[in-house]
Amino acid sequence: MKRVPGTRPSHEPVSELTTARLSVYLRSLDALEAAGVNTISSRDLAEQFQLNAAQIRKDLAYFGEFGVRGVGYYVKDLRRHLREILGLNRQIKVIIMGAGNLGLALADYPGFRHDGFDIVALFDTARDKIGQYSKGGVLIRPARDLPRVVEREHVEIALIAVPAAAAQTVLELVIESGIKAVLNFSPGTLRAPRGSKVKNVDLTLSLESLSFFLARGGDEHTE
Amino acid sequence: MKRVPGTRPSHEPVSELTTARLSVYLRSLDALEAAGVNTISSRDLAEQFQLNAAQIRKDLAYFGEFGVRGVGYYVKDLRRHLREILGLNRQIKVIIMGAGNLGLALADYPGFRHDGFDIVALFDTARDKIGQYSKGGVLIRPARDLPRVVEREHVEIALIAVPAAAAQTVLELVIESGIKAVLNFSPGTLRAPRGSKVKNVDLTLSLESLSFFLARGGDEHTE
DNA sequence: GTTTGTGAAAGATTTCACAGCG
DNA sequence: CGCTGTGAAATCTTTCACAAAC
Repeated sequence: MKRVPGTRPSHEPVSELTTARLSVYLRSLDALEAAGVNTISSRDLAEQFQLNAAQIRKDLAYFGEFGVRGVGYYVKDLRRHLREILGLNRQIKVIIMGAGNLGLALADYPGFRHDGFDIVALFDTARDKIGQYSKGGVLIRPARDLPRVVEREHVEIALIAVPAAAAQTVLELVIESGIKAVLNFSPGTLRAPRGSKVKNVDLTLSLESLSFFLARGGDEHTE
Repeated sequence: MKRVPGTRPSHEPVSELTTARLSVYLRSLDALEAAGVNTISSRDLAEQFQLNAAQIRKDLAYFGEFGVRGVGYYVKDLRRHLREILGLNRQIKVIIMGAGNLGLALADYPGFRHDGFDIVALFDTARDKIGQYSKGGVLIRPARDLPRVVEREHVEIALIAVPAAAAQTVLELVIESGIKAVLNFSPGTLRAPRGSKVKNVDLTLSLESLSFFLARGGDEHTE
């Protein structure tokens, strides 16, 4: 299938594995651009994260023809395209549900701001927390302000960092308020309401997977 | 291939996807046992996390024949087996590199202790942090104590929560000290030294994947 | 010459479907 | 009868290999 450069065959479904890699490529391109590198080949990119060069070319080809044969990819161009594809060419407003240790740490996480994500507010139900600020200056608001803030500020993403028992209820509140995309840090699976996307960062599960590795004999069979 | 119940065909390689699901199953079994449920079928389990029943049976069958035909799986039994398979039938000592916001939050994260993971110490290089404690009472130690603590306390897992620029160096220190399994929270790919296992929790990447979902048209094509 | 974009092959994972056991 | 354990089929993902472009 032939395509005009920069055009994407809109809405062919793209696998999550592919999109996760796009983020990885983008990070590398940031560094390359900062270092003043002009072009990069799929082979050189692949080397960096021990990946197959054809895979990188395929991943990119889902979205257009960004490369130049015999040359590779122009770093600046490709970076711009990836940012556009990932929807990072604008500010995205984010709220955090739960102002516990984790919620507060996420509110001040420098990586988010750096990437164009704007943490608008924390929400909690504990009386004594409401009205306080995170170290980095994010206000903690009462849960009842949620719909108003989401609407007024055009919030698009919510992080859920509340205790497991409250997570499903909080998710539903968040979705009702009009948010479509959620990153959940509480353990256990949530039922994602239709039309919404819920991604999980399961800390316990990650640790258990390391425990499994150790239990299986540790180093014996590692690449 | 026939197997004695509870015997596992040691060291056939098992996919990460499978082992991640084992953790998920285990969590559900914890709840079922607490609720006094005696047996559970693969179908009922599958329903809970919209998964195919055959997949659950296959996942379990890698490790032995735990089920009873016509009945299902005995909750208590299966839970015990899964804990054993995942290596959770003992305390695992964990350290955290980096006593910033994130490191401190992880040190006090209740889910870890609850699951048998014991956070032994935080490590940092900042003078003013050393000697302090996290809210939950974990001591912050200077990086130079690392080898001693790891050896004396038999630490098996390190979490890395330092700025991206320091992450690779810290990883190498950790591995030198004798640790084989690492959970990395700093963005970007680390080169895992041979014989070690490095798992990444990439917060920025997770958010970007939500951004992609929103950029693609949000709800239109969700299940 | 080099490197992309892409069909076709290989490999991995999931689902189907059913024999066999309790 | 109901449910597990498992080969075989279907699907999804990665890798190969090469024609076409610069």
